[in-house]
Amino acid sequence: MRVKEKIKVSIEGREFEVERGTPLGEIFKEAGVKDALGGKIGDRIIDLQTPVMEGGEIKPVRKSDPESLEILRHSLAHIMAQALKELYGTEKVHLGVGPTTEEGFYYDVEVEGHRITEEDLPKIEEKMREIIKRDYPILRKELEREEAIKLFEKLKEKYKIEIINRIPPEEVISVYEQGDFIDLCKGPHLPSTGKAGAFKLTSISGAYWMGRADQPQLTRIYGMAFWSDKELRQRLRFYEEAKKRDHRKLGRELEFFLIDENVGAGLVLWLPRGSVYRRVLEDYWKEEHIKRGYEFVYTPHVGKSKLWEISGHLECYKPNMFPAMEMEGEEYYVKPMNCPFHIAIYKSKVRSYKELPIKLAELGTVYRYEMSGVLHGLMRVRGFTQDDAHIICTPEQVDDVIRDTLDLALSMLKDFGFEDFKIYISTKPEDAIGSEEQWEVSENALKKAVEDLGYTYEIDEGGGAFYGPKIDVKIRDAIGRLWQCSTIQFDFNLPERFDMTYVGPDNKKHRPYMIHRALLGSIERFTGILLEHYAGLLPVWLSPTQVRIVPIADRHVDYGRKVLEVLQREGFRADIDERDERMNAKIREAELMKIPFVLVVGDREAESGTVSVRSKKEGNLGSMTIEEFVKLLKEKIERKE
RNA sequence: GCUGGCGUAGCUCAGUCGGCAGAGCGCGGGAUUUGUAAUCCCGUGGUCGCGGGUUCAAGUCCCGCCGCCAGCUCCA
Repeated sequence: MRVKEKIKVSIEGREFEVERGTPLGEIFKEAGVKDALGGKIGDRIIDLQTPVMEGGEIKPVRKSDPESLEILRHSLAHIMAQALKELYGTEKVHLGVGPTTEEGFYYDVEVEGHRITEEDLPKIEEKMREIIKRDYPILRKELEREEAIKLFEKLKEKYKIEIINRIPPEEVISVYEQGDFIDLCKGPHLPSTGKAGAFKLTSISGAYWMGRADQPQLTRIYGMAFWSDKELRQRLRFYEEAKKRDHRKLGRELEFFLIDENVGAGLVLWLPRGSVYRRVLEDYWKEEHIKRGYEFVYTPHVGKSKLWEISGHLECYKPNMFPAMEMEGEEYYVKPMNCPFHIAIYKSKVRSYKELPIKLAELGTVYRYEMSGVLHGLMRVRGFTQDDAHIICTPEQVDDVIRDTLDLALSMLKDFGFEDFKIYISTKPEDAIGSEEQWEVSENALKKAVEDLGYTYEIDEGGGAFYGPKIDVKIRDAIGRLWQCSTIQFDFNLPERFDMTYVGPDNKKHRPYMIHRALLGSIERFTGILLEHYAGLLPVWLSPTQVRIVPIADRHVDYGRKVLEVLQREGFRADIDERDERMNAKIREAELMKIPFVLVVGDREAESGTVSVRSKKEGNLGSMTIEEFVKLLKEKIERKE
């Protein structure tokens, strides 16, 4: 079968000529590479049994390389599948897919006649350990398509057959066998089950077959896996720690917000302390937008059905909208987006090319009926405020507008202390509207803007909306999940639907470009991420209470009030704790509320006109004059520390 | 919406086999006047998420709904 063709491979700087199709393990043996579990060719990791079909660089993957975890986790997924089959019967367990994740693996399975719950996990783990102890060799085999289908039909693996039917004809079909368990798999795998490392089955959930809601739902069993127990325990501890910085917990503790069951799921009540922070955030946002030539507008929360008909929302977005309200024979909808209102403002008069770009901005509160299962604290809610704006410009202005918008987005994110974000550009999907030219101009503007500003991006090919391409900026939460914040989207649809025009130098009507953008995303989600990012200890400029004054005894209250007066005159958000409590208790409370500065005042301070400064971040800073403290605080706020 | 889990005081949680609803914090009152993360005493607090069922008896068992949590799908 094999053609005796020679290929050249290079391993750790040395060149070898081998027969095409030689298993990697044999190549390594010849090259004297020891301890490798597999190799990396380009982006693909293969194991020792996999034949090498093409020449080029092969990087050995050893236990010490992070890539080796991929091999470990793949094999553990198989070991788990084998354990399930042994526990619940080979023909009762139907396997879906079992890939690796960032820190482990999962397998989607269907078990006939048994509902797997978390209580089953220890039992499954135990069986897995048994299989590991048996140390089965893991053998790779390549099968003809017909053979493979026959095999998996015999095994009653209906999902595997579906997968085989989707494998392109030119690709080889491989299976891996360990003991009496055999599974369709590309690999890579360990040489034997005994080589597996530390693992723990962590959770269970439902997952649609093929990721499609119209397909059956399988049970997804998640596992975490590392080579050593130590790493595994570290990772588990990280999650314990992360729980403490969950914004839902912090939001309650710091009295930022509340979601009340009787108000409704996904509807946020902002408490006084959270509202102070929010006002600071919004003021900052407005300042930054004024600097960049935005004009602010206010628009209503409901609009007539006619508006949503023209915009197309009733056609495409209705399942996500709160249902209609009827008044005097007219239907109204609560707005899921601000665009139609901003467009109505644009259209209120004839626009000349001389006034473009027009940038209409609004902290616009919208309502979307999100499915109940997706709601998540402030991150995913049903009523939220977008830091929205629509930019209407000429084709010639597109490049500048996009660069300026992205620059504003990233400079704001930096002011909030975010450095670790990912930028995605989504391009034209299959069923897109708009001309080739529009798509080209827009996609180029997006890419150019990112490049000009010196960032890298990932392309989500075909991931754009049908009405235009976009840039998304995503930020991580406490446990590493990415959330979309900034979004800059072209829209070729609404200008057509609303017949938006401007008069050009040729005195003719032209169709403008419209860009829809939200830079923080929504105030709610942004706040959630911010709280997690800082574990609740917000930078001083955003902190609801910046300074708390703690008089040691009643007789120090007067002096404390004098200090308070100075601070408030300087524009700081300060208060004084006059309760009949011990100083220690007051300090503790201030610490728990994560107030950045506590000023302790007693006899010594009152006499010398000083304050004793305690910083949440740096501890006791000792005494200084009030003026010195004012200066210190002003600097911190100025630098947005 | 789907799969699995959970819902007891404002918060964190205990409540055994179906047999009188508990603790700490908080909150109210009093004492105390304190030097960098909890002073002491007394008091207050409940439609056990909501509705139905089984039972002599339900926080506990069963069913439906609501909400929350982890994912899936979707998304700012």
